[in-house]
Amino acid sequence: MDVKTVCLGVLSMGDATGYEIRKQFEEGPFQYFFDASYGSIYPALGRLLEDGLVSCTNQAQPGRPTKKVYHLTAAGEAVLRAALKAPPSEHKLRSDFLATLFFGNLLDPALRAEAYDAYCKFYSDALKKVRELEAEGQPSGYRLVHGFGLAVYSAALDYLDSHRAEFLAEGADECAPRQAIGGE
Amino acid sequence: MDVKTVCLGVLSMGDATGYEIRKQFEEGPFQYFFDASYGSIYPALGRLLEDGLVSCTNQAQPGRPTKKVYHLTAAGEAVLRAALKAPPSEHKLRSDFLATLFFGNLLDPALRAEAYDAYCKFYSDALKKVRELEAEGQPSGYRLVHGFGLAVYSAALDYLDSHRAEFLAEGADECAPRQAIGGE
DNA sequence: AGCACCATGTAATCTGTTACATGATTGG
DNA sequence: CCAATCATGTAACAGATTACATGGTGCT
Repeated sequence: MDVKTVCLGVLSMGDATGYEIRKQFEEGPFQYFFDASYGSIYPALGRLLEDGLVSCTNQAQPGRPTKKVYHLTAAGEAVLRAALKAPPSEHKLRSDFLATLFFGNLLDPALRAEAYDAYCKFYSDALKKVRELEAEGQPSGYRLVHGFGLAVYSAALDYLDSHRAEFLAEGADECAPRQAIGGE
Repeated sequence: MDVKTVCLGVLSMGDATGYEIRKQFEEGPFQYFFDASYGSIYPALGRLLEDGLVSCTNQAQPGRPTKKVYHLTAAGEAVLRAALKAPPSEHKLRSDFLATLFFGNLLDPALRAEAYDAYCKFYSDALKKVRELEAEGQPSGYRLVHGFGLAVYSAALDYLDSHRAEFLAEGADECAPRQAIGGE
């Protein structure tokens, strides 16, 4: 699902500016499963406007740059609903934390502990941000994703908390003896 | 962490061909946190070879294309260890499943159920693949990531199993009344 | 003073995917 | 006989990030 479609999705929950959409990706419920920077949000909104899928109202503010508040049109809503009908398939996690820990035996214990604690902190920060979200009164999908996120992040943090000592106990290794990976 | 670095990582566990590296990303323990296609693996290996971080042995096979078995050099191991020292920071999930479910109220119940079940299947397939992996006797990082994956996937699946009825109970909504998102 | 926040946008760049190109072997 | 697996590689393309460009307000 590309940035354009997700922007339509955000706008289906209410009017917003590019800046506010970005905040949804950072702090709102989208932080679980999506991210995009201004460099892709603004061009996406421009394109959606061209295609008539959103409309735009300039809202002047004293002493601040003029806001461009975007609004989902009927055509935009139709396109969003159509996009949602496609059977979802992508689900990709890419984590430097896990990669680093995976090769943790190549790291000396101090750095290994640092990486471990950074990962724990990542999850506890994420949990905190997510707990600040209010799901009550939101649509069923919001509540589902919110609860799901809480469950998954909690499980992750629990696992990390309870395996810290075990993981950090060993000293630094050399690489494995170089034998073929494929061949059993 | 880019493809080149992760390839070095794979090779730190044993010699491998490009094809075998890809299999590690698909079925091996890397499936948790990394993926890359041939289109990026082969050029990465070429580049690593140029830079002297890996060496390569051609292994002829009767009736099959000649294998290129790559091997981590001392220089490559040094580069890998150095890369691992950088404090990890990236951790990104991008999921069409969660996005689709998030906007589930815009979908009619049949399609919503379909998307839900597809996501459950995704996790149960992932769990199955992961259970086939043998972590015993592997380095501590491998065991950690393996256990972590099992814990997280199980938690995800449990949550989905226990919230199915609740999520699917409601009919299809219209979009929310379009009020500003940012403004309280 | 200086930093964080509000607010928009563009251009250069990077990184990676998909599709293409090729072709033998093995198992159902 | 057909599909999957083994095996390598390139070129066109897509998608997104980073850095740049600009500038006022409000807090410490």
